[in-house]
This record gives sequence, structure tokens and C-alpha cells, in this order.
Amino acid sequence: MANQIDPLFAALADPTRRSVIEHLATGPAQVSTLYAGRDMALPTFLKHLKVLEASGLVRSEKKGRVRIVHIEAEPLAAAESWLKRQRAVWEGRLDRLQKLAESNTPL
Amino acid sequence: MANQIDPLFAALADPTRRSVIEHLATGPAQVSTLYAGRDMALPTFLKHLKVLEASGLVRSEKKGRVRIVHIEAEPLAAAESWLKRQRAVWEGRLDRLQKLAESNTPL
DNA sequence: AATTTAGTTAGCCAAATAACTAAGTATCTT
DNA sequence: AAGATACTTAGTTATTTGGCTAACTAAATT
Repeated sequence: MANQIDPLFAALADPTRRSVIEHLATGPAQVSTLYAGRDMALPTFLKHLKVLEASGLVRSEKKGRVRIVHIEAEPLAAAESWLKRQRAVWEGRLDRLQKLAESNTPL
Repeated sequence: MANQIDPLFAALADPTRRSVIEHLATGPAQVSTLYAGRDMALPTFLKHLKVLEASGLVRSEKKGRVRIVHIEAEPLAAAESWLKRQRAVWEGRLDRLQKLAESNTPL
């Protein structure tokens, strides 16, 4: 029922995982490509991929011995949306404060 | 030097802390007000506030025996900005795919 | 059929996180 | 001056996280 936004932000709180998302934003990729050049053991990296997949930010399917990973747009948009909403509330408040200041300071 | 975006997303990955941000978006508040109605011990809640403050999302100062907490707009915007950037890359890719499909399918 | 490639599973470990209680320190209020 | 209020600090505990190695499976290549 709930939005499951916790694991989403948690997934984004790691540089390895964010860089995977950055890579996948340019298109789907297989595990070994995503792994290339990383300074960590493969099983460690696979755990990061699992965290991403559990958060819903990413999906994957196996083709032969290769696993193709792709980004999932909606959860990314959901996170952005939460932030946007907070900013809207915050800016709405600033607007009201400004109007108040203007009405009380008729120069 | 680096953007310190890790602790930012990490701070947002907890419902208690997000609800504090939601509250503070409507304006500054003191600790006891933010704490009111929460089902956890006060020291536990204070740790959450410390996490928020360490992430830069929030600042606070003490006035007498009361601590006033307020939101910090920039880090919130930085998180939103990262997400927006990913979406831009992603949507740019979708646009190119669509154009490609159009040019290859002249009806 | 043997080897290489691409991931997977299992198990261990250290550090970080989230929670608690108990006890303490300022700062109002009466 | 005493008491209440608003945090603060210290110390404990359980769970989660992020990392590792070793050993394994399945698919493609030679």
C-alpha cells in the first residue's frame, strides 16, 4: 500500500549504486559492463545491484549466461516528486512571507 | 570538495526524518514540537535530527532552553537536481529512440 | 569434450544504524 | 529557591550494511 520510498532513497545513498543508475540512464547494460573498472569484488557489486533491484529502481532479466539490467523510470520520478513537493510547500511559504513583508512595508 | 550527496539521500531514507522535513517545509519549529506524537524515545529522535543536521538538510540554533530547527533549501535542491539530471539523460535517450523509430518506419 | 566466460551462492567479518534506559544540565516559571 | 521544562550525554544492544574469499552453476567457445 505505502509508497516504499525508503528503500528508494536508501538505494540512492551509495555512490556505486548512483553511478550504476547514471550508466543505465544512457541505456540497458549487462552486469559485466556495469562492473567493469570497479574496485570491488564481483559478489560485492552484485549485492549493490540487488539493492537497486529490491528498491524497484532497476529490473533485469537473464538472456543466456548474461543478465541485462535496465532502469525503471517511475520510482526515480517518485523520488523526484517527493522532493519537488517539499520545495513547493517551502516556496509557497516563502511567497506568503514575501507578500506579508510587502504589505507591511508600503515604502 | 565532493558534493556530499550520500548523507543527503541517506538522511531521506527514513520516514521519521522525511516527516521532519515535511513539517519543516511549512516553517521552522522547536525540537519538542517536532517530537510531539512520535512513538520513540526522545534521545532516539534527537539522533534523527543529528543525522538531518549532519547531512546539511537542516540547521538549528539554541534560544534559551529551546532549540529551533529550520530547513536548508540548497541540499534539498541538490538531491532533486541529481534526479532531474538522470531523467534528462533517460528522456533524451527515449527521444532519440523515438526519432529513430519514426525515421525507420515511414508508414 | 574441455575451457572460458558470466554470473551465483554461501559464509564470514567489521563498521554503521537505530533503538533503548538512566542520569545530567541548563533555563524558565512559580 | 524549588520545580518543571527542554533538551543532552553516556552507555548498551540488536540489526543492517558493505565488504571479502571460496566454491559453484550454466552457457558459450574452441
